[in-house]
Amino acid sequence: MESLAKGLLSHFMSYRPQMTPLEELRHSAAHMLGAAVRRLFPQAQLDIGPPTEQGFYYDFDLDHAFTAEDLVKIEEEMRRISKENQKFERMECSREEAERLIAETGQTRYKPGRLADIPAGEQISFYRNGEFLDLCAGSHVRYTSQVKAFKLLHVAGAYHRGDEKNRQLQRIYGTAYPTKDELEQALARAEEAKKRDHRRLGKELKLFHIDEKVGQGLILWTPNGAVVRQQLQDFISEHLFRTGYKQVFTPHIGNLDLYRTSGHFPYYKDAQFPPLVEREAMELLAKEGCGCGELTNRLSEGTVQGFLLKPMNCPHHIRIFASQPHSYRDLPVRLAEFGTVYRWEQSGELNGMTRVRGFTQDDAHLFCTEDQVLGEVLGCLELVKVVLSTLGLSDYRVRVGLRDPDSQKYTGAKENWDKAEAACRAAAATLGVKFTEEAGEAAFYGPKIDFVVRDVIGREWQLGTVQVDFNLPERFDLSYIGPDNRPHRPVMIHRAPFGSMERFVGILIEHFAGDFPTWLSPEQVRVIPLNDDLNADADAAVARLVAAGIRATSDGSSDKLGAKIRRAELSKVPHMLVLGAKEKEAGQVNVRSRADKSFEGNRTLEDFIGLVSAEVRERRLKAHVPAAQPPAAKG
RNA sequence: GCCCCUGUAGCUCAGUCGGCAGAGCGCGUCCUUGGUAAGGACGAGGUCGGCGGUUCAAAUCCGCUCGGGGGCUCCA
Repeated sequence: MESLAKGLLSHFMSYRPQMTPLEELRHSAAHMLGAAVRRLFPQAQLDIGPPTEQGFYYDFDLDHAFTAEDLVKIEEEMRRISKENQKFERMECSREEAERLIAETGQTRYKPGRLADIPAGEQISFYRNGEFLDLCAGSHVRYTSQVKAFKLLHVAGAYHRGDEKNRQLQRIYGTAYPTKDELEQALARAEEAKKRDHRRLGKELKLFHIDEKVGQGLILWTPNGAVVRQQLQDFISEHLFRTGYKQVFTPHIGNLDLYRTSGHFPYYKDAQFPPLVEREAMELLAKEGCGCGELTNRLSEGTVQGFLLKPMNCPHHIRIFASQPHSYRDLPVRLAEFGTVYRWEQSGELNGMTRVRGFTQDDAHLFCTEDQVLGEVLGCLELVKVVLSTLGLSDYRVRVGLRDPDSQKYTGAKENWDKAEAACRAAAATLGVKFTEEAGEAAFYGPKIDFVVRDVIGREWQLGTVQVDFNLPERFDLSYIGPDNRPHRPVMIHRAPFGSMERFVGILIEHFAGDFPTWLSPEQVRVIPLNDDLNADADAAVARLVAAGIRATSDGSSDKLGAKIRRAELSKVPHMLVLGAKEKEAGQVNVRSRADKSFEGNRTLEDFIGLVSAEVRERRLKAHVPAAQPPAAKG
């Protein structure tokens, strides 16, 4: 169903008749790419070549794998085509003529299918530039010479029609802009983006480590990164305490039956680490000579017992709720945990901290009455807002995921869904930010509200999420005693304002370019003695800072001041205190500050401690957080 | 999982035609004791991701495998 939607999307991308001027330019570049490849590799079978938000691509089927040198040659050929100043000409024709033209050009592997996508009655058209003829609804620029500022970027695999059951094609990506300047700026922006890649900064600033001996997609939080994470957790915990949450701890595994009840096993089997089978069962199976297939069957049937690394925290929290009877007077019950979960992500999907196999959700489950749903959802949204605004993540959109009216996949009564969707819609409306309602985006167990944050490089990430759930309370037969002295079914709300600590910190690293606000900085203050004679004084200053709860170190190396300053700058320490003979004499320190220039100058250590303590207490963002720069994709 | 690219010191990277393993940063020792982004000298540090093959000889060529990257697919 997903691929059907994507198929339709690509249909619109290639046949939508009216494009923006920038899209026209890029789409024309794609045709020139197709033409260049046909010149150099006449046997290439072409699929489609649409413009994208960042540039354009064209998909080719060819036995020879494109090399980096090929890309250079293809780009040269495109420049030649640009110089040839070919006219883009539109030709309209009947379906029969189209079939004939496709056969004539020899593009019989994919183009007939693309032709068949065009609904009966719709005008069929080709575009010609030079010798190159391509089935295409347009539109295009008038001459190839208008496409001057372009660059081919890389080649990647892509399944025909986005379906992994289909043949994999070679997709050549490129980008194009109206002017050379704009192209160069875009390429420079991409270079800048690389510099703030969290994988690179994570290494440079020693924030985290992924060790191949430990395993793919498993994050080792090194001391610096652990500080950032701990500060974020403390920040959330403060809010949870104030808003009536109770903290719980649960183990990393649970009985398979728990997940059979929840419906997650074996339904999501492929996305989980394999189960841990009980020793006796395993030995028995081995004695019987039972193969893997049979083991899998028995695990699914429930005739073999075992445990599962938890892929989510809900069942554990549910069992905590169910461990005691509840009166309606107790509700809502709000259980929170920084709960670590494990999911078997496909190896090709893993990426630094943003896509991993073990991660910690800042999770909570709220158990409430139907009447409390709106209020509780509002509370959750408020928390997400506080989180985003405290961290300066101001560029986000809100997506309300609703049922797909035509689908049968949803569980729960219609009245419940109506109520929950109304609650989500009403809650989102109070946010004061734009939100979109998207049918079919609901989870199978209930509607949800997602916060999609756009990072400094313009990519979108789903972070905070609030989900209303009727399904699990039903499956686990949860109840509370209502005022009528009869059992009632509670509603569950799942929410995670950060999403996961790993992904959130990864995105924060890029958002701040490693330049964390002081409250999150692994090291907040570096004391720099001017010479060895002052090392002891520097250590004494550090002791006073640490006693005041400030993360500080001193640099007692035998380098010159400039080198020490440079080292502190590169480590992105927000405040530096230079201690020389003059300062010692005056009983002061000289403040050099990346974080807050108003701190700079000579002041006593007490003054400075007061300033930094306030900065940290208020979780102030530094003044020079780089403003979000969405890519200049709009024409 | 699939396609393509890639793997040399803690980090960033050079290594030509197959012929003794290199640089900068970092680290250690010593000299230097200074005023806001790099003072100097010496030194330690390597199973060239792993396994196998071709060869008189492999970081270099081939196969397999593990990890990383760019995409596709996926993401309860």
